[in-house]
Amino acid sequence: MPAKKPAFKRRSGCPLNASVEMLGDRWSLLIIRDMMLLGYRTFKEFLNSHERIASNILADRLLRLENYGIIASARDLSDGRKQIYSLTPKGLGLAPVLTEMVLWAAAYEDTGNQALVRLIHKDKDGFLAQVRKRFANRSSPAK
Amino acid sequence: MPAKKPAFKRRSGCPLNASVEMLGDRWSLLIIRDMMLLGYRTFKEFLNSHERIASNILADRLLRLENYGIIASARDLSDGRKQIYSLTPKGLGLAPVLTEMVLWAAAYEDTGNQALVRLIHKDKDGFLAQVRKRFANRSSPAK
DNA sequence: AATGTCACTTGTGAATTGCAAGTTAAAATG
DNA sequence: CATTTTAACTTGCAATTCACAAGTGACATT
Repeated sequence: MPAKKPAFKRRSGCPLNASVEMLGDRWSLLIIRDMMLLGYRTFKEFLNSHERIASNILADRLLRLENYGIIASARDLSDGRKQIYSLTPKGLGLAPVLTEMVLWAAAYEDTGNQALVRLIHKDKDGFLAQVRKRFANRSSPAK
Repeated sequence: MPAKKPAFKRRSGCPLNASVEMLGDRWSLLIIRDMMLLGYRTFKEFLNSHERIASNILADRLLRLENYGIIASARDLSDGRKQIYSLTPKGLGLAPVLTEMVLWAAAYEDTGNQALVRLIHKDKDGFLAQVRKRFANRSSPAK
């Protein structure tokens, strides 16, 4: 059963507003992209990601995303210093949102990673199924 | 021919990053929603929208969205005080992004407007075709 | 025991946001 | 044609958020 109530007051009940309040900033979706497409799991990996997020912002966003139930965190068993972050089903459910945002930007802007764009374009449903499968298997990251 | 170059430097070439830099804030997508789904066209209409955006933020966002080519503006011929804002094809191209965000939030959060959610769920492609058609006709707003 | 790594936290200034109160130009009214 | 109203912004200011640099403490490696 989905549909959890928010612990705070929303500006409106519109579902789009709910999405925007959870994800409407310059970093959250990039972190989710790194987890979903690149298999990133640790603070350091996110920190070294291409767009160079600041460490305090990263810490804040990870906490926020965890509070929203989009990601989960646990200590690494083999190395007690490490936190391992992972997508929850709710986070994984953002795959269609990410793919549509990728397709939109690729259609109207001059962007890189055209290989990914072509792959999504060619078989969107297949791509989404592949993402889901990779996380169902808990196997190695994409790249 | 799509794919325009940005006039400024992006943090990365990733298409998702491009989307996030253009739309990653708490208001832009809500303005686009108001235009796309409710047929809003004037400053005052956006200002009176449910989430209560501040006027300076609204002015800033309208300018940003226009600079990104997502919306266009023109003076109202019958009332010289009014600016009429409208979606460009690029802005209209955001319809799939909005619908996926709506579906995601509706699936995992307790949100309102379930009528819209059910409509989208039942026939997503039909819904998108309907939005496109409404703007092709330049006819009256949805509501 | 010494050094390095990892995940943060703190401090600092700059930029952005939100709210209230103007301002300007163009209708509408009397 | 003078006054009022309306629409679309500005401006000022306090509060929040952001980016960058520099710690800190727990743990791992040597």
